[in-house]
Amino acid sequence: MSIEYLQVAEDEGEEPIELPTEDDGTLLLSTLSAQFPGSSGLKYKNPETKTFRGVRLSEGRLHPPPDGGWGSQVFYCVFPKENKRKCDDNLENSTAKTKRMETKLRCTDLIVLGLPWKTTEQNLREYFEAFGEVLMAQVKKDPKTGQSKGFGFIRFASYESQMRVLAQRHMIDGRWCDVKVPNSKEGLIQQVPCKVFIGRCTEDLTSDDLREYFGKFGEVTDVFIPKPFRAFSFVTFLDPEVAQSLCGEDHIIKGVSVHVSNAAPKSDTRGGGYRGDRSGNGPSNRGGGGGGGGGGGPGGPDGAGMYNQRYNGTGPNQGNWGNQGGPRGNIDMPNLQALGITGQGQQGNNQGNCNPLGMGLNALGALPMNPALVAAALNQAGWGLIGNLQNQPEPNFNQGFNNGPNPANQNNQNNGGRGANNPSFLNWINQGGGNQNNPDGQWSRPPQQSQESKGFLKYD
DNA sequence: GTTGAGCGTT
Repeated sequence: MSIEYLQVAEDEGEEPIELPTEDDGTLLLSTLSAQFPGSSGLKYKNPETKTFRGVRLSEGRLHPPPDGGWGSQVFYCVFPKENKRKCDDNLENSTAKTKRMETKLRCTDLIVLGLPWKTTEQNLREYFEAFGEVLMAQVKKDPKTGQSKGFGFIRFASYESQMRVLAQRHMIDGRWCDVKVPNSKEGLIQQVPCKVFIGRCTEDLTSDDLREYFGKFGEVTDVFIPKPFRAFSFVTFLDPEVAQSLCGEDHIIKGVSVHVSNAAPKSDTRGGGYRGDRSGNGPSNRGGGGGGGGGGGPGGPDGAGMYNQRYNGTGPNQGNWGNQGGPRGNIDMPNLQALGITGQGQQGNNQGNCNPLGMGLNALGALPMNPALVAAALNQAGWGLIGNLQNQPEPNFNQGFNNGPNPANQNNQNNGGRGANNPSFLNWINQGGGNQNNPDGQWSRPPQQSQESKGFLKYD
């Protein structure tokens, strides 16, 4: 039970500091990022090959190397690519597509809640510069006394930075702070379905079969098989791009040829929809065999608030894209708005259709913005959401979205193929280079990104 | 010199 420490340095040649591990021997990513803001993972030198090895990140926890544990060696921080200190001036070397993305996916001001009274704008700026170029940092103060009101605003130059910052909580001057898209920026709600319809199912195809099979393509957040047997089922992915990519395909599972298609929204004829068929719980009805929740919980401001703001739907919204009057967002359709992703110039121009994709998955083309950008944003969003959830102190959060372990971990026998066909952002983040499961954003791009990306990040 | 959910004097 004695606390163990491991040595972590920001970079080679830097002075290491000792970080405490948890009871299970892991290091919380939040512990790491508390000391090294912006750090998304760890690596260490493999003495045999003299190359770096990535430390496995899973569910917000960094796992000790399987051979010998943390030991006394020094681990080095891994930063998201853009964030590497020594590469600051390489920002402009980012590929053209990234640049284009950054210009298309514009940043918004972000509100920083929970700032210590003492934090100054300078402090704020310095903290967030670890995540990328900060265009603006302000702390709201009482005009008379000059006393901080405990919140402020920041603006990043790059959307990537914005997404990363939104994806986690922040220890600023000794307090955990939340960064959110301000309410004043709320506008259009745009969502993309994550759920697919699986037709031609047979009765012996279990939920686990489907989960395991489709887990190859991306994290499955839900499987629903109507009872009594109706020869179809639904599979929900964390990443809408994965869902989209599978639509129209035939797949053979346990010798059964099933057909994947758009989980057509039940029209508002609330007759015999499957709306009532399921338990009505989104993420949280599947326990992720999670050992006790996220220790080291920062006793900061509401974690649930973030959850609610982003995934305000555990409600029975399944099968009905419309979220009129209901909580916004559900597990099928990540809430872009909550992440500040809104169609450019589309605010208020949604003509009452909350689901711009109502006509089907491949209706991505019907989006009022470049579908590739939406997809990219979504993937970033998905990543952000994971990171977010995993940084929450409340144990239920992890259960909600990490129910099915990432296929990377799940299918050990399938090692070479974990998500191999999946070109998405989420997946390569989850694969995380040397790390098998890295939802918190191991940002180092694995080689697959360039080789296997099916143009997902291309903006043509 | 105290406080701790919220939403921005431009």
